[in-house]
Amino acid sequence: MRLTRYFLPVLKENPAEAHIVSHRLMLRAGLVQQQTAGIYAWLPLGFRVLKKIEAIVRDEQERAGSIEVLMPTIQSADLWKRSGRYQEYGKEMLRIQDRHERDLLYGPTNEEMITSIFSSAARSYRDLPRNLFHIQWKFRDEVRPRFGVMRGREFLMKDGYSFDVDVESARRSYRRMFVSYLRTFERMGLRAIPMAAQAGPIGGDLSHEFSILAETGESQIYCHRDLMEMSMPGNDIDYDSDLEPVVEQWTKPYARADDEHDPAVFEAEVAPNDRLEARGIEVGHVFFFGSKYSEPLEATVSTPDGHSVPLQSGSYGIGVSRLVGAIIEAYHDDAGIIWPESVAPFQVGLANLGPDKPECVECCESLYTQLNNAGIETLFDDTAENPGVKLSRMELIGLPWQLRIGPRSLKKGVGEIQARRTGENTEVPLDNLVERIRALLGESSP
RNA sequence: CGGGACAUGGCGCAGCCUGGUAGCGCACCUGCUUUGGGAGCAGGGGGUCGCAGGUUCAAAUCCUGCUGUCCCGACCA
Repeated sequence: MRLTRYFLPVLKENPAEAHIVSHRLMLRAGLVQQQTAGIYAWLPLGFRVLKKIEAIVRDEQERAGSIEVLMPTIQSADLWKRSGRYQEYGKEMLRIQDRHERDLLYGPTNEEMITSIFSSAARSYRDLPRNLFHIQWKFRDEVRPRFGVMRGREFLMKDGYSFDVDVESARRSYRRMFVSYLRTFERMGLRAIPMAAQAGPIGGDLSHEFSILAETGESQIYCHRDLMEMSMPGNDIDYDSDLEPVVEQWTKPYARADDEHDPAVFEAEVAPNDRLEARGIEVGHVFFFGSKYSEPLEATVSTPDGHSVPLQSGSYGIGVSRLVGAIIEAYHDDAGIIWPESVAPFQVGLANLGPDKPECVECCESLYTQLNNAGIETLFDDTAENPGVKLSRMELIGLPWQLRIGPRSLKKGVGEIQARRTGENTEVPLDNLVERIRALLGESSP
C-alpha cells in the first residue's frame, strides 16, 4: 500500500480525552476514531489489526474443533423472556422496539440464541458434543465506558458455546477451550494467565478468566510467578487427547483476581519470592454453566438409554476488539506502538528518505514491487515529506520491520533494515534486501 | 449509580474572574528554499465560542436549563 493513496490520519499531539497509553496510541496512530462514548469507528490501519486478531482466534477455534456461525446483532426479546434474563439483565442491555412495537434488543451475548438454534436440530446424544462460535459485535450499555476500546460499549467478541450430554463430557469441552485459549493469546505475543473465577452452578473449578499483566489493568491479580515461565501447549497439541494434565498444570499454581483473592490461601500456598501481584486486563473468559439455559429453553437430547436430558453447556469469550488495546499496552515504547508480527497491520514499512532523488525513487519503486510480488505486506511511504516526519511516523504506527532507502545508504549500495522492537539497524546490500526481509519475517517471535 | 471536572477553527490550548463582538502553537493552502530525526522564509484560508433561554445598550465572558465528553469509585469480554 502506498501511503500517498492510503488513509492514515496520524495525530501529532495527544488527544485530551485519552489517558492510558493504548488509547492515546490508537488515536494518534490513526487506528480508531471515537464516534460517541464507548463507540469507535475502525480506520484502515486499526481494521487490519482487528482482522489479524480475528483470524488467529478463528484459526485456533477451528483447530480445537469449534465451528463458526454468525448470529445477528439484534435479537428478539422472546428468548430472553423465557430464560428470565430479560428481567435480570440490567440497564446494560440495550432494549429497542421495532415499528410493530415488538421488543428487541442489541445482543450483549448469545447463550439463549445459540441454545435455541442448536437444540432445534440436535435431538440425540449422537449429535453431541458440538462447539459453535461466532465473532460478532456486541453491545453492553456500560455505565462508564473508558480506556478507548478496552471498555467500549460496542465491542467485537468471539463467543463460543459447547453442548454436551453430561457433565463429564462438558468438562472435556471446557478443557479444549481452556487449552486453545492459552495458544490463541500466545500467538498474539501475549501471556494470558488463567485465573480461577467465580464458580459456576455446580461449583468447582470450571470458570477461568484469562488476564494479561499490564499497569493499566482494571483488576488487581495475585498469582504464582511460575505461571509467567510455564511453557505453552505446542502446535502439535491433540485436542482429542486427555487435556487434563495441561489444565492441571496451569490451574494448580495460585492465580486469582481481586474478587476471588484470598490472602490467607495465597500466603499459605505461595512462597514470598514467588508471589506476583500486578494489574491485569481480562482478555478471555471460559465458563461452564450446565443446564442454566437449556432447562428453561427446553433444549434436551435423548440419551443412549432413551431418556431425555437437558444439554450441558459452557460459554467461551474472547474480547477481540479489546485485544487491540491490550496488545498495545503490552507492546509499546515512548515513540509508539511495537506490533508483534502476527498482528501487525503491515509487516514492513518502506520509507523513501530521498523523495526528490530519482535514484531513491527508482530503488524504492523496485523494492516495493519486489515486496508485493513476494507477498509481503508493505506500507510504502512514498510521500514528499521530510525524513524526520517519515521516521517518527513509522515508529508511531509500529510496523515490525522498517526498510529505509535514502541518498546516504544508496551511495553505499545498501538499504537499512531497522527492527522496531530492538531498534537494531542493519545495512544490507540492495540485491539482498527482499530476501533478507523474507528471512527475518517469522524468524523472531512474536 | 454516587462524586468531580470540562465544552472556544482539524488537534492542543489561552481569553471568562474585572462583559465591548476571538487569539496562540501545530495542522491546512500558495510560492520559493530545504530533505537522514516531526524544516525555513513570505503570503493565505478557516471558528461566533456545545444547544436553548435569560440579564444587558452590548455576552465566549454573568444567570438558568439541557446536551455531550472526560476523570475517581462500585460493576463488566
